Amino acid sequence: MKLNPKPGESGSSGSGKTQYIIPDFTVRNEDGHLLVTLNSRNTPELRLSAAYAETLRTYESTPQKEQQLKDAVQYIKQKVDGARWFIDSVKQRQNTLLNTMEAIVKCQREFFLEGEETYLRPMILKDIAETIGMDVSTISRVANSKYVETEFGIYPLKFFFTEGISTDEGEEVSNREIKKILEEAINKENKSKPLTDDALADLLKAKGYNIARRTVAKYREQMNIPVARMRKEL
DNA sequence: AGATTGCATCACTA
DNA sequence: TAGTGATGCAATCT
Repeated sequence: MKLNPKPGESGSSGSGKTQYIIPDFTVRNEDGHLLVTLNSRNTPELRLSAAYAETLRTYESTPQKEQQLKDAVQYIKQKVDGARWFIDSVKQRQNTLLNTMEAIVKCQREFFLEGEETYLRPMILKDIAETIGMDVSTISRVANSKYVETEFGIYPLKFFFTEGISTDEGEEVSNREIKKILEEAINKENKSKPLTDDALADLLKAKGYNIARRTVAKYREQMNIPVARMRKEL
């Protein structure tokens, strides 16, 4: 069984096009080049009115005789400065978001190219936090509140974070892979002699994954699979 | 161990 | 000076 990142969309009725989520980012694949854009549709386009900026420039360069005009120029100047500041703040925030997303894409490049869940690399909050120079708590909040749209569907950013384990050869593997193997093994097992966690651990070891029995149990529980004796059928 | 969350702080506004 | 949003720190959860 694969996890569906769009719960509710599946089913025999055929995938309806109903969108419940407005993604915050879009990742496009421009012939091998992954492009991240921020969907700031909620924030209307922010820019200085060219007209005001222009007016300001002309009037600033021409000496004003009338006090009223001076006041007007002063007023516009003030507003333009305020606008600049505001736009900068928003940009700053957007930059933080973009940096986060770009760091994720960089780390999970393979996934964004192919859309295969098995291509996800081990990646934790700290990795991203360090690459963009923010705190893990900040990343945590972003990961839990933002979504990204890809050609393969819409995913919560949290989806891309997965703990890793290291094999004998020092190869880093996402624990999703381990779970996949466990799932297969359990599906194929002889139901009158279900595989115990111990047996599963051995099986993994044979494949080069050195995983403690206790860890197997942990993964099994995370996948909502009961212990061996509960799976026994006659 | 890694993720989440409450709280303090900072920068700035009204 | 009270209010606000982003952020980091540290306690707490899983």
